[in-house]
Amino acid sequence: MQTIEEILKIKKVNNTAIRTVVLRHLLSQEKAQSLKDIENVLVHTDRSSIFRTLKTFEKNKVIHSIEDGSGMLKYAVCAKGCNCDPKDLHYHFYCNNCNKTFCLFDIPVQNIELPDNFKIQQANMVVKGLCNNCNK
Amino acid sequence: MQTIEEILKIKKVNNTAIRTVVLRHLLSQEKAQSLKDIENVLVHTDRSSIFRTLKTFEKNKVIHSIEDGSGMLKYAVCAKGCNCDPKDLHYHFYCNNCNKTFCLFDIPVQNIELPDNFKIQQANMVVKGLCNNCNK
DNA sequence: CTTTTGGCGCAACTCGATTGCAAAGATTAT
DNA sequence: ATAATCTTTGCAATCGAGTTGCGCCAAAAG
Repeated sequence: MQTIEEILKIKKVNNTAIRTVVLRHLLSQEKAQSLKDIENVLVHTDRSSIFRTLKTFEKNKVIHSIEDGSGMLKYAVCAKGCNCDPKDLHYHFYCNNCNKTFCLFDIPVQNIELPDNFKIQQANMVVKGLCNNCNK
Repeated sequence: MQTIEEILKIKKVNNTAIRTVVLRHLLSQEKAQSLKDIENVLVHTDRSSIFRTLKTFEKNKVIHSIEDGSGMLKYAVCAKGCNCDPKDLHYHFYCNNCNKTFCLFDIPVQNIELPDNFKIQQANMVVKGLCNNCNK
């Protein structure tokens, strides 16, 4: 496991108090977090600061964002070695009941044969349903 | 090809002038339409009326909505026989250049093996890149 | 020490989505 | 045919996530 300092250094992001605590929080969660989720944890930190932190992280491939259909962007730490290329794709699972979003790293995404002359650059794959906790 | 009246009747949606023209527009487009797209065509119709029309259509499975990451929900007419179940899934393609969203009905979606006790209900699969028009 | 650069907090704003309410239209019961 | 009822529509207002401008502060560079 890399330390927070190492991750930021590798991804060329200056270390600050806010960045450390945001990244620590993201690493500690098994589910993708929204800006609001993070706000609720870092109550003394301004929303826009967290927002800009997330944008910086995303630009530098520290995290990736997920559109899960909840209306709020979610963020999750990139796996080690991830470059957010199509090859690094994974499914996301959104629970309709508890509204949490999981990264399904273990399920490979099929190779998609696009129509002629279409070119893939990224993808956003979200499966929705009930998570193991809510499917009872 | 079913007529607009037939579709609405089958899906148990009362026919009105607005509903007819909204559905006709959606059927005439090969790309999924946003609320704003439709507003721009039906300039004399109120936004909220179009909005409620779309919600009614969606509830009754006349259309389905797509989160393509553009920030605007897109809507497309369901294929004949579609019930918006997992088995009716298809990929969507969002063009990063011209911002249009296509339904890729012809590409089958693989069966996804979820972790134990996870249950799929719907999915939103969006591939992003360049469409055939923009990939030059 | 002074200048420059980057990060932060506050407040304001944008824009898509959504809702309350009353008027208009359509449908059903009397 | 008329009254009562339900549905649809138009207008205006609101909500909420995302985003930005600006001034302040602190760290780094000169």
